[in-house]
Amino acid sequence: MQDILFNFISKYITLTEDEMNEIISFDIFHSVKRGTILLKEGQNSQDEYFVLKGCIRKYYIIDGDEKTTAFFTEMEGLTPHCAINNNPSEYFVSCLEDTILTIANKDLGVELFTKFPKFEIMCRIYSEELVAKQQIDFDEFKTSSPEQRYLNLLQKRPDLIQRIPQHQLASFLGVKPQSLSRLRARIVEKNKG
Amino acid sequence: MQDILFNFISKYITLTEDEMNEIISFDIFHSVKRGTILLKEGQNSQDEYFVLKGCIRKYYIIDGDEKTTAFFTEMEGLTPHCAINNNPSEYFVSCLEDTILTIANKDLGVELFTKFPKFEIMCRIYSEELVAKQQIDFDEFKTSSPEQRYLNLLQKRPDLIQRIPQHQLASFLGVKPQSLSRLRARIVEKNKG
DNA sequence: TTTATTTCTTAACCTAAGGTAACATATTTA
DNA sequence: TAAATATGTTACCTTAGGTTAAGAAATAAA
Repeated sequence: MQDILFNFISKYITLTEDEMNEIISFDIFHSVKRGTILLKEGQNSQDEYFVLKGCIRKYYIIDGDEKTTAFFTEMEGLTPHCAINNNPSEYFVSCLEDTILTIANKDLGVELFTKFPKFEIMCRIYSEELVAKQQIDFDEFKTSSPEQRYLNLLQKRPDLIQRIPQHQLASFLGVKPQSLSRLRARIVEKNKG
Repeated sequence: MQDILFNFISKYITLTEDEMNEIISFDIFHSVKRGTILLKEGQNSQDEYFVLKGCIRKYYIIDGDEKTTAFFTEMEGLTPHCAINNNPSEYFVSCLEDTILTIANKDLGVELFTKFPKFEIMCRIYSEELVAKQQIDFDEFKTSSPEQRYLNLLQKRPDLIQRIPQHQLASFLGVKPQSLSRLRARIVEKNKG
């Protein structure tokens, strides 16, 4: 399982055997049951998550109902906003599936960056890539209709459509569950005619 | 004008007089006329922009018309996706106003990171902040209606509504120019009644 | 298994955004 | 200045998402 993490890291930097062992010794690997809430609204956690297997979701509770805005699956990381700016979290994070992930906090980060400066380089490059990727995702969202967004997701992340409940997918796509249902029916209808 | 940059940098790291002078010597400061196109679709530029004064915008041309998805004003930076992944750019970047900005490419970045390792730290922290901020922005967009988005922008960035043409604001808010016009009229009507 | 609970779909009605077009202003530019 | 272009508003009609509510299907719990 740790291999997944090291395989990911190897895309950015090269680690020695010793360095890998040191990382393993930090006890950052966790196995979490489906439904577990990792972060609650109002909490002030310093934890960052990196998913090795499974899926976690980020959601808000607005006027009493859940608005899911993001999913993080294999090889995707989430650094909650509250861990950056030290304010209480505005959202929840929970496990959609039984999930294996790493949980690291800022202290550990500082320790790693001091001990292994190349970690600093990796995190900079990864973050820069992420900034650019997120901007593209946001642009795509802005410039397309809900139906296009759904079709786009079907192309790029067919797995998400399989593994995620429709009503959570709906708010992820920026519509109500009923609209997603209708929109899907419309697409089927088009493909028939 | 360079003070604006150094003031920004000082939020992350402390520079000596010598280091500042070295940075100035790199000739990264540019004054650009309104309307200038910095990056075109299909181009494969390595340049990154950081706005000191003025405003640049990012836009796509889809089915013949412009879709503006982002603006960058004072103290905001744009690293085009193409500079990260080395593919041709999918979008344009142009100056909305006469603008003063820094233009740096990857080679310069590598040189800076080697010479001043603390630059690496600054860029990592800044990128991580940006990732978190962008996610919040995207979440807000997903969970609100066009009208709410407009009112939200009016609160958080009233300057943008003043300095940016309506039809560009419209696509930034994810609607057509006519819809923004109508939506604004609706708000005025509500405040009257 | 039976009962709850959650999830998904469908339908009717309402509201707001998209599409097209006309018109009114600005703002360029010749 | 006059002509051309770009920008903003309004109106009409169409399309699609929001709302409410009912019911079906799947899942979890008793």
